Amino acid sequence: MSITIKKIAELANVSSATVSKVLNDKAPYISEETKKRIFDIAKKEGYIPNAVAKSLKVKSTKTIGIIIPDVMNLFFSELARGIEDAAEKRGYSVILCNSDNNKEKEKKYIQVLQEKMVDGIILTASEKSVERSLNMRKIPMVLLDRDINTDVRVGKIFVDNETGEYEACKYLIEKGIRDIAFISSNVISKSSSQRLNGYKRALSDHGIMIDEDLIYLDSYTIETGFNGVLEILKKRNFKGICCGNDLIAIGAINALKQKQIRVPENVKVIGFDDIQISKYINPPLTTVKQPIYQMGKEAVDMLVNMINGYDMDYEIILRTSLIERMSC
Amino acid sequence: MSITIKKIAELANVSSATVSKVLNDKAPYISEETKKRIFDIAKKEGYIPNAVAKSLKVKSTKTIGIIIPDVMNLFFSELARGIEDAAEKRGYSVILCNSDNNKEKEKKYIQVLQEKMVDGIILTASEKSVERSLNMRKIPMVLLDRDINTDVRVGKIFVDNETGEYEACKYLIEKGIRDIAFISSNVISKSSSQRLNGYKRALSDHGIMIDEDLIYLDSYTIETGFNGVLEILKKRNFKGICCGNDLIAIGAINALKQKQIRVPENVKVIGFDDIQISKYINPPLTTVKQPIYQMGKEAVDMLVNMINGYDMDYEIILRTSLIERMSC
DNA sequence: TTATATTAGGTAAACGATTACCCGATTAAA
DNA sequence: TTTAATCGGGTAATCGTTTACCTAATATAA
Repeated sequence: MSITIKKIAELANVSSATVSKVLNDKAPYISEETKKRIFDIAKKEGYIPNAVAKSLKVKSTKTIGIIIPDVMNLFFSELARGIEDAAEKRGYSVILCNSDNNKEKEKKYIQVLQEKMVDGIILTASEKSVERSLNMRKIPMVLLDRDINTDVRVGKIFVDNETGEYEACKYLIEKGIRDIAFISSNVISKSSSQRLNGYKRALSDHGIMIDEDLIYLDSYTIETGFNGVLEILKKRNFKGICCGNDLIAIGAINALKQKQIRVPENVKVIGFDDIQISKYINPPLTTVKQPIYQMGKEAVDMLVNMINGYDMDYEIILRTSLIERMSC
Repeated sequence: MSITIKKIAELANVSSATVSKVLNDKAPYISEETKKRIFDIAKKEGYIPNAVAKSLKVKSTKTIGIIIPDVMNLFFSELARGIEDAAEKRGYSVILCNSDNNKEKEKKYIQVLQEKMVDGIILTASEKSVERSLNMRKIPMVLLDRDINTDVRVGKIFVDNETGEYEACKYLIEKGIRDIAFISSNVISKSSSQRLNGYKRALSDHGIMIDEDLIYLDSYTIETGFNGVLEILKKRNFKGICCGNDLIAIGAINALKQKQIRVPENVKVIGFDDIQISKYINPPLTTVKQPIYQMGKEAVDMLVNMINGYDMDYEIILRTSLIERMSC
């Protein structure tokens, strides 16, 4: 229906090759006059290049796919934004996929992304879901935020979760607290187990016994934070909570408030991530900051380099930093 | 590099037409034996269909584009999630674009989406930015959340913003309050002006003078809420705030807290949207709920219907509902 | 004057799938 | 025993670009 290069060629009395070259600015040996004629016609007829035809020929779609658990989660929405911004700057579009940490959905999305011939994939994976599924088409991929074992070569961008959580817990300990709970997600990924390890190691290093009654693991949600303090409170008291992420911290603070327990006077709570709203909740949340937006950018930089065939550092580990606010 | 239908055809000693038909389950007159042979080879060789080749032929990419101001904004991330879920169920992928309410970016994104031959576009537009840009390729489009004047035929999904804000303001008035501030975004869209109108009409209907000193307009951000109360407070006191959205309400509550003004005892505040965290802030936010996730779903339903050529209701206006929590 | 560049374009084969149409062979119906 | 329907496929054009290679004319250099 809409106008094509071929029609422009007819109208301009040249071959379609010439039109293609001119429109793509690859026409060193075409007269200015012909060029102008072609440009004028293209403009007048409202020519819009058909990128799918082009992609078929040049074998590049200038599109990448991102698979994340859930854009509604503030951590991932910031990640998505970082990715999209960086991708757009480099001329790529991004296809968004929400996996809900569901392996089947991940697999399905990887399949359709491959079918759609994306140039690369950024994946926040749940465990080792994809090991087997991306062998066929050798598509560049970078793992973001969560590591998995895989036999294919992938780029990796992570944060030093263990150290981050270690510092968080240590921070609480240095405030003179020893009864510290840990509320987080089940071990669905290396990062979750790393955070748990950081917590445990900090306790050990300071001669504090680890009490399983103080550990509540479910998911990275506000509800988990809420239920977590309620459940732990049934078993015993505590003076601080290390939360697996800020969402959990928000839920925890809410539950504490409901139980008339004051934060930070009676219980100090520290989060992880430093999502946008963390500084606006009450009290403003002390937390371990991840450079979320930047991680997104790094991921596309790495991915684009892989797409372009450059060999490079295939693993970047970013540092966290502790943001002191009012919840401790 | 990766295997194609043609190669499968060779390996199976049939024509590529046959392979295509078999793989697409459009082969009524092919023997089971041949079918099995083809399927086996496809599986063994790890065949992945090339969707871009297919798209070129069938003129459909099974992809839609969504243009929103910012996924990091909780309202839009929920919208995006609603859209992606619904799209996935109907077999579409979604390309995510963040416009930052910037007309140039909107135009550019519309251009690339058209080039990439998306089957349709869902747009949350800033004013009448796109009027001129989507005439060429007649691509189905639905306007979501924000109305604009346009000469092309588009679908529309909105919320009754004016009534929503009217009810919110009325709710405050009926609690015996008359000094009500209004903090919101500049009039970047019909919805923003509609909310402003709702506020003003509620005041008028109850015989309350409109005081411009009580109105602060900037953007739909936490910062605006924060700055808004600080600025208004310099001029005069108030007992309630109608906020253009929940983010603003969060900022406003923070500023009030900083000024030692208690919510809801001294000032009642009501939001708009009912984003996820609103029930978890302190105090839990009373707000005008938009069916955000559902709006996303409705938008893709409408869009897909337009793609399929069905003529249907091209405008849906959803109702808001007032969610009473603790901030009033 | 002849050989060589340069200029201005054209030809046609891809890219990987889909699909309208064709063709023979077998089977069922008349 | 014809005729028609059913079965089991194959041919080749097409979708809209790109691009390696070709041609022919003109300009330049030797």
